[in-house]
Order: sequence, then structure tokens, then C-alpha cells
Amino acid sequence: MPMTQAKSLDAEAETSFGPMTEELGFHLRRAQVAAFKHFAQSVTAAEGITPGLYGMLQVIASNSGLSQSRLAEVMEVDRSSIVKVVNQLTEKGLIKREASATDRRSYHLRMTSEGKLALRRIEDAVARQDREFSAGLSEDARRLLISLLKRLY
Amino acid sequence: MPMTQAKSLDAEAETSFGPMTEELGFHLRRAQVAAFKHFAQSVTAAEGITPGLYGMLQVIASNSGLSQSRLAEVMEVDRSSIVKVVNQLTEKGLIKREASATDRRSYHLRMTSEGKLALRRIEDAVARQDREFSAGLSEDARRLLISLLKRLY
DNA sequence: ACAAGATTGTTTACCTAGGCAACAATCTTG
DNA sequence: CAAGATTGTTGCCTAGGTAAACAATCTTGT
Repeated sequence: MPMTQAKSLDAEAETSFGPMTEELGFHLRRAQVAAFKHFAQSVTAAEGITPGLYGMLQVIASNSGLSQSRLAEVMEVDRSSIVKVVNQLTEKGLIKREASATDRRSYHLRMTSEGKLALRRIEDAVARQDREFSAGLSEDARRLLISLLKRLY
Repeated sequence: MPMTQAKSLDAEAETSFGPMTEELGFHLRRAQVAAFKHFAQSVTAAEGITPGLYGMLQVIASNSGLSQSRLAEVMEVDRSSIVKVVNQLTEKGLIKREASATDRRSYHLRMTSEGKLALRRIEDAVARQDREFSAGLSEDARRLLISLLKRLY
């Protein structure tokens, strides 16, 4: 059992969460917060990449040349949010905006060679982090959990 | 199946998410975002209560008289974040700050009678919402998913 | 052909949720 | 009783996201 802040838990009858503990959303939220913190302490601390940025990077890497609008669609966020993200990743030297030959309004997003190199490193860190985070689960349990989660979206 | 934006998915080779699809954190994040949106469209739209506020309400309701500091501990957020939340819930007339007889620095947080009434209504809405959200899962699958999630935190 | 309309990236303003640091008032303890 | 810890609060900051407006540029209906 983790000893996060169990100090005060036996002082006053075990602080209850009420009927929420029956709800899927409650546990989903807690698990996600835990996952985010775990990610932050390893990957974000080491590489300065948040889960959100990592997602963007991977989508750009595996769909080379896509436009910002399309990236926004895939990530299900507003086009205006993409601008900041692309700026950040560009400033880090990981990706570049390449002018489109056929549409002067839009860019093709691509990894830089430096970015490709960095992504390989980050990928490893994320994979390690993910295994660490799910260390309490057997490989079967982990796959089962993933398949159940997929059914929710 | 939801038809969120499947329109463009067959246009250009099915937009890949890369190796992320093997990661638990990725699916956890997506599921949580989906859960949040579902919650927002039903409970938040109807009652003006976000998942975060609902959590606070339930902890206050089932631990009547707890202090703001203790609430912060339980919810694992900073004390200063609690101030805003308590203000919001107080302005909505759902809870009240009650002066402590033994410690003039701190308050006992309690539901108002109006708040208790509202919570019963909100609880129902949340329970309904949660069942709807997990409609794709059998009762067994749902319980299994919850127990797997618990093992992550 | 070309006017009307749609799309792309961008800026600006705004919101939420949270952390961190400082602070006065108030306990607690050596 | 002095020194230290705790409580609630404020102000400032960041991350992430939305919504509306805009100029530049495509696309389309006629």
C-alpha cells in the first residue's frame, strides 16, 4: 500500500468519499491524475514533454506532412490551441512547418532529424514510464484494462 | 458508434497514433476526456457542477464538519485551491463555513439543508450519467474495470 | 470569369484548474 | 512567553483550452 498521506487517515474514521466510490468516472479520474503525476515525474522532468505534447509529437511523426487543421481534428482540440503547441515544438527544434506547394494557406508539419532522434529517446522513456506505472498489473490484466477503456470511447 | 468526426478518417490512410496505442496512459487519458465530456453535457449543463465540484461536495457531505485544510489533504490539492471551491459552493448556497468553537483560525464545512436536497438530485443525475457512459460494458465488465483502475493508484 | 463562400493559420481575449509564496491571525510547544 | 507551526487567504504564475474576429487564400455556383 502506498503511504501518500495515510498519516491522518486513522485519526477520524477513515475520511469517506461517499457514494462516488461506486462510480466509474470517479476511479477513471483518480487513475488518470495518478498517471499524469507519474508521467510528470519521469518524462516531463527529464525531457520537458507533457503527455499532451507527446501525443502531438507522435501524431505528427506517424502522419508526416499533415496540416495544423488536420492535427487539430485528430487531437479533437481547437485550431487555435494547435498554434501554441506547434510553436513550442518548433522552438524545441523537434518539428518544422514546411510550406505547402499546393495551398499557400497551410503548412505541412514534419519532424526535424533532431526531432526524430529525440522522439526515439522520449518513446523509450514513455514506454518505461508506462510499464512502471502499470507495474501492479500483470500483462494480461494490463491488456484487459486497455480493451475495457477502449470500449468507453 | 459515435460519429464524432469519422468523415475524414478514410480519406488519407486512417490517421495513425503510432506506438502510443500500446500505452495504458494513452487510453486512460482518452477515456477520461470522454468521461469528462459526457459529464459536462449532462450534469454540468443541468446543475452547473463539474466533476471536481461534485467530488468536493461528496467529501464534505460524508465528512461533515471537516476543515478546509483537511479537505485539501483528502482531495490532494493545495489549500489555496480549496478557497475558490468553497467560495463557489457557498455562493451556490450548497455548503456553509461554520466557525469552530475550539480553533478560531479554521472553519467546519457543512452542507446547508438546501445543499443536502440539491446533492440528492445531483447524485441521481451523476449515477444516471455514469451508467449511460458505461453503457457499453456489462455490469461485470464495469466492476472489473473499476477494480483494475483501483490497482493503479 | 468571378463573386460569394469556405478554409487556414493566427491573434486576442477569456476561462478553469491548479501550484507556489507570502501574510496576518491564531494555536502549540519548548 | 518566545519561537514555531497551522489556517485561511491573497496575488501572481502556468498549462490547457474555448470563442470570435481577421487577412490571406482556395473553391464553387452560376
